[in-house]
Amino acid sequence: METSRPFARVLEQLRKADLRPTRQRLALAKLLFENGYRHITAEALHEEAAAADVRVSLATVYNTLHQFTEAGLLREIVVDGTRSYFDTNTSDHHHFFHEVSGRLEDIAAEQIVVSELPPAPSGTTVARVDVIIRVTEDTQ
Amino acid sequence: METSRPFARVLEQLRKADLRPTRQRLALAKLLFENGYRHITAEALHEEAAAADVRVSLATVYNTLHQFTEAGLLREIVVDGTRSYFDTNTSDHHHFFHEVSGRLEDIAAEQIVVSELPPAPSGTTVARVDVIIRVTEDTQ
DNA sequence: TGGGAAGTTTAGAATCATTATAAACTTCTT
DNA sequence: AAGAAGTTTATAATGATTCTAAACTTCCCA
Repeated sequence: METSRPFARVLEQLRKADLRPTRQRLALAKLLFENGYRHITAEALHEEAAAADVRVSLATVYNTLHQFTEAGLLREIVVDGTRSYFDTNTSDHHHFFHEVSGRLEDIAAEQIVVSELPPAPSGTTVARVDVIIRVTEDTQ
Repeated sequence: METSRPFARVLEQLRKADLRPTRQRLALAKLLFENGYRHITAEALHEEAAAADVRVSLATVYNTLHQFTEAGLLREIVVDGTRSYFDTNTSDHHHFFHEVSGRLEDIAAEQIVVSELPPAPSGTTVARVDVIIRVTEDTQ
């Protein structure tokens, strides 16, 4: 686990990405990376910030989530037309998506074997392979 | 190919789903199913209808796409936060998603082998497994 | 060390896909 | 042929996200 000094990593990544370590970015990074992996929406992070007395506008939350995604600190997941999720786990892995609750759950890369991928269409390069297992809560 | 009489199927499915075969539904079905598989957005289908002199409101296009999806005539694909695609190919298969152009391309089920799926979280049932290979156009 | 350039944040407006509303219209059944 | 049920539609509403432009910070170097 390299979570021991979460900020060292964040600071370094911000530097790499030419993003100034502002109060807002650092506070959001703290919320995002301090406690294990999570899947969070912009709105939810904004509320969490408010609850933690961090004053940040929703626009900044959106900007920051996108900048962190570009910098490789987050991964954006689209499974549901109504909102985007941001995953703090950027390593290779997949997801269960609970269609009723809207919850996402990680699946470690080793738990799914995708073999025999077809070649990428000519003139293109594979950016990512997403496997989403959509599950529904059993009625009973 | 069972495309020889596309309407027999549509009519039957509409009947099964308790949907009246209205002028609008039939016209949209014709546009959707008459020429091989396609991936289309509501907006695009609405424009196509207009171009074909079929008068349908956008609200009806949305309603119809959702009803057809429930009836199993279409499959909804979410790969991009900004719009939903509807796929006229409802058989088991996967997709390439061209991130730049927003285009979707089918991958036959046999071309990808997903083995060793983890068990669905308890209390849930797998509704579908989506594999999306995101590709980017090579710059060059 | 101070001042300006560059980068950042923000409130609020704008956008855009989608959904809701409720009145007018069709279709079905008898 | 008539009423009930189902549909369509224009229009308004919603909600997530992005834009704008002004105020604010941070950085840099003379």
